[in-house]
Amino acid sequence: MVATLKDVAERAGVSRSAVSRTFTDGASVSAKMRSRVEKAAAELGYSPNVLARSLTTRRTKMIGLISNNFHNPVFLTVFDQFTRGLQERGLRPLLVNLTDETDPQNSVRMMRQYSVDGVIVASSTLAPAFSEAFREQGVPVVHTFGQYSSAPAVHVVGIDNVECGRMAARALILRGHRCVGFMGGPLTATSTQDRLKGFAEVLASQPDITLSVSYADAYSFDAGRREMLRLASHGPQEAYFCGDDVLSIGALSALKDSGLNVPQDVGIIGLNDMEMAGWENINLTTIRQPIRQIVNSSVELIAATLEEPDRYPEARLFPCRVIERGTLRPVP
Amino acid sequence: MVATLKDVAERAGVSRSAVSRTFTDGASVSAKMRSRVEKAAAELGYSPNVLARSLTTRRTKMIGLISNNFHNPVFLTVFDQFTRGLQERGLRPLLVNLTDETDPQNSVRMMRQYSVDGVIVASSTLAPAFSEAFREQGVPVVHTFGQYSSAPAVHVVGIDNVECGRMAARALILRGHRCVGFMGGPLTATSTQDRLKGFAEVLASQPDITLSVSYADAYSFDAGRREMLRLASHGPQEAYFCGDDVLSIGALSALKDSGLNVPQDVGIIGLNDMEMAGWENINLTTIRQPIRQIVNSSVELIAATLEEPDRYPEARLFPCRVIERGTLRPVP
DNA sequence: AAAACTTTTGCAACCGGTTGCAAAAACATC
DNA sequence: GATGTTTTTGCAACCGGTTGCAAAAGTTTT
Repeated sequence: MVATLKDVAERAGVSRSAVSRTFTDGASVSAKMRSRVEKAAAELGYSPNVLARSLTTRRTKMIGLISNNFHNPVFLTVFDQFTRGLQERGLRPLLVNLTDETDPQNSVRMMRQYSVDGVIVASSTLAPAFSEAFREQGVPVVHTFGQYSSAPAVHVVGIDNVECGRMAARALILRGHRCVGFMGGPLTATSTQDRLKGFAEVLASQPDITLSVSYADAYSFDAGRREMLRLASHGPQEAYFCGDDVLSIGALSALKDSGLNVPQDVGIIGLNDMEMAGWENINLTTIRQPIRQIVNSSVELIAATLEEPDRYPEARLFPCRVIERGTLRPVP
Repeated sequence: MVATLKDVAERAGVSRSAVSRTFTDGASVSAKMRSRVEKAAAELGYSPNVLARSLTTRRTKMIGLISNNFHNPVFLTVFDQFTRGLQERGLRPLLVNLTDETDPQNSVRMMRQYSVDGVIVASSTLAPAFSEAFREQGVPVVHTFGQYSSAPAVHVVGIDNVECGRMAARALILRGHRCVGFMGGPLTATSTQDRLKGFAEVLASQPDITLSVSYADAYSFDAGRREMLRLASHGPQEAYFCGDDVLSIGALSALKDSGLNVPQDVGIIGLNDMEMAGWENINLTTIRQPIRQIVNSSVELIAATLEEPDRYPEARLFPCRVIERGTLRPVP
């Protein structure tokens, strides 16, 4: 069927090793030999079987790309950037959708069965234990958008969600809001926990400010809308820090339908600065998370970890900043 | 390092074949043997190496998932659905981002190097020749969202874009519009070509209707906005059929900024019915493409084609329908 | 032209599995 | 208990590659 090493060797009248060597860079082959083999290979349309090769080299050049965020549009950018970054380095992403799966051990087993060289866990909601399970089994892993801890057991690349919470709080205080709300994503998401932590921390230092906290049950437009409809009907706060942009956009829709004006009656600040946040008809004030940089850095880090598997775990945090648009009143 | 067949065999005191057989379903092993082997395997945490196995079975259970649409939010749903559907069948998607690559031969070679069992090309813009290149090399292929032809050389699953064009034309005629426009995606996209074809065909039968045609240079918000700003400044038509929902949303933003009211001054009909189209603050009238059904059907088809590689090529087309919302005036 | 040194090549074993075949074991029949 | 039949097991070859090692070929030195 498809040409193998042996076929090429026979056609070129040389040993199999010779053929193997011409397709292995850094191997010693004379110019004469190389051209003979290349000719035969071209005639047969041969190209080496990466998987067979991996058996001895122990390198498949496949990277598990594991995520449970298949509903948030920012993740399309994330996948785009990941696939391109990996491809540029000759690595191939084996995509794993974790939506229905929670036991890390199943994923670990799966990844080992396919002998991936490493794994990228791209999720802002999974607990650190998930990515640690890979490391424990000796699989190089980078947790992108993972929870920062001062003593990370695995590489983490992302943002300091606690600091983002503080940043949001300061933005609201600066605008003179006194009754503020936090509308998070699902309570179990590590990102939501951390953002609330920083948010509450800063507000606690301002005794005259009241904070109300609630959670949408998903990082989705509908969940955000639903939750904000509920809040609006009970008399909303002056301004909300929403778990992310998608929630914020849902909240905006709810406010509009509740007859409330943004930012006059209620202010909203999101997080991510997804493409859509900048669309003129949305115009969301938000905290920008530098997605491209985070993803590129993750790719670099996993690539470096493949070279040096015992590399000491590190956390790479990227600064975020408030993008002023139309959903928060101006600083007085 | 990680346990192999041999380790298990030694520990259980049996032959390697015996171990192999207990992990191959349909193979003959006595109950006694099976439990001995399973015990040893459990103790060592063994699970078979799929890639090594594939060398003899010639099945990797990997499917190339090839796309160049990493900017259109509908494709996140598409990837979600594909990964889940494939995983349910024990197949693993190897993701390929074609954004920077146009030569099919490179992709074909890559997919062969990784011995994927089959390939799904998920793109509404690539020409049929692209997916045909796989078939020519004996790689089972399904082109999802591909161009329908009456004599398909490869499996195609999607919609009849020409018919969608007709449907859009009828919707505009029904509402009494006489000056209509087509604002397509990039001219090279097969979907845009076909949609225009059907649209123009129906309008041609109505001599009193004038049609103007233009193209955005990408299927993106910005491109749609830019193109519609241009059109609006020249005096727009009464209603536009836009290449897809993202373009439509860009167009809506442009119209708003141009001081034109939708649907009174200008009507818009999109295509896809992406989640966002239904958001209350967008409320786009559009033609719904049944994404889930298309994707699920594609997964079934590729799975069936793995069983029967020479399966006769078929086209599976799913009907679309107009979803009435707020961007087209009501039928009089 | 012989000796010493390099580079290139092929042999054979190996990576982690599967599988056809024949021998061994288990079971049935008489 | 001998015989025939079926099931289970292990041997050995194979899947498509890589690689350490030693022999062969090519260069340089004297």
